[in-house]
Amino acid sequence: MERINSLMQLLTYLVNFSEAELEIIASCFKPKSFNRNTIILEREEVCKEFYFVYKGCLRTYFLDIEGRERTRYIMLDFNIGTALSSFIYENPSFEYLDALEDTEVLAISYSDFYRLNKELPNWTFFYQKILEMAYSFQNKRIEDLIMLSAKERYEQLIKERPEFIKRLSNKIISSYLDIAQETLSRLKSK
Amino acid sequence: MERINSLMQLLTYLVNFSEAELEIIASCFKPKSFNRNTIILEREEVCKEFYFVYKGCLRTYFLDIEGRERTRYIMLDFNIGTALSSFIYENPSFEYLDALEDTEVLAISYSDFYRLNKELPNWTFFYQKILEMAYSFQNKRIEDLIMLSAKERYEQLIKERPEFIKRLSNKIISSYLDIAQETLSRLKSK
DNA sequence: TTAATTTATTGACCTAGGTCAAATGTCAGA
DNA sequence: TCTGACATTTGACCTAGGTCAATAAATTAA
Repeated sequence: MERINSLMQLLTYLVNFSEAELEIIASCFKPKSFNRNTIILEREEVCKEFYFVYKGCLRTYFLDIEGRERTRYIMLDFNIGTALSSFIYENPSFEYLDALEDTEVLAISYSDFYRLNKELPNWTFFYQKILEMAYSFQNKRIEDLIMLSAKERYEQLIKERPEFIKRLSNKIISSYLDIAQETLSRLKSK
Repeated sequence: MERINSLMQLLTYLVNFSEAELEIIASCFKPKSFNRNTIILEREEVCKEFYFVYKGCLRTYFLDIEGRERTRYIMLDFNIGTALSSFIYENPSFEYLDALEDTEVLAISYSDFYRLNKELPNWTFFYQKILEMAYSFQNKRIEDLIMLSAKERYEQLIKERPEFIKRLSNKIISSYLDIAQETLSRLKSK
């Protein structure tokens, strides 16, 4: 109950849903739990769920040609998301989705998500907001990669996402910032 | 007339609009022309239009701290787009929009665009597609920046966008690929 | 056509940050 | 509590690609 209320709060923050709409939406989300270090979506699998993270941490990442992890997106508590590229197009996923901590979520299936998209105009506007935010996020990411040094990216993260630094390992942080782990370690010691 | 037909063709390719809907949409798009090397949107201006490029080339770019141009997105003929971040949120734009060639477009205003978004469900789905494509594009961009060398990015562009290489100057291509102009010149001569 | 401006090429040099390897620290499971 | 698997730190070294500068070539304007 607690979980679903948090989600409803997030939803109404984004779109002005009616009570009736919220009820329909709530009925689509199912609680799930994942243990720390569990892979939720493998490469080449099609991503069939969209998540509200109530507690814990989900993250998407892909592997480069040498097999190193490259973190794309991190969802801490009260965030929503999924392996979006795969989810949108029902494509085999290039990226993995995993739980970095013991994590409790609410999940909506692809079919429910797109049924709501057709039947519930406000859900369509909700999805529109999600996409707009996802786009802006990627846009910012590109600007940072292109314009900031490793050190500047790290310092920006400290300012803008101090909770990431606290909760995540160097390994994850460095792969998120596109810095070698050794370089991050050196940056921290200065 | 030719122009509007091309646009209608593109629209129906993306969403199954009815004749009546297409008529409403068509009435929102106004023809415009830009001379080569004209800035259409300055930094800090709010982007108030969305474009269908019928002929020519539009491009968005921003300036890094040293004042060098960094090209974000290039629209050749029969493409659609705008300075999306600013357009979406009505924010002062971080990026410029300019015409790299003499360019003919059809433009829809922000107010018409969002009126259609409210009144015409199929337009909402069209906008959804746009956002999904924009997201995927950025996603791919990030993967390329992170995983490919300068040479590999250039070779990929030759394969996937040979028309870019033909029509655009080294200066534009290099800023699009995030490579120094000198480096691109060296890559080409090998 | 010519001058002026912009763009492209080439060489010499430099550096941020990557790579490799060894030592040390940390923590989950038995 | 111990052990094996990871994570982190540190040093030594390397390199892709950037920077700076000087021509050369191509466009543009007049």
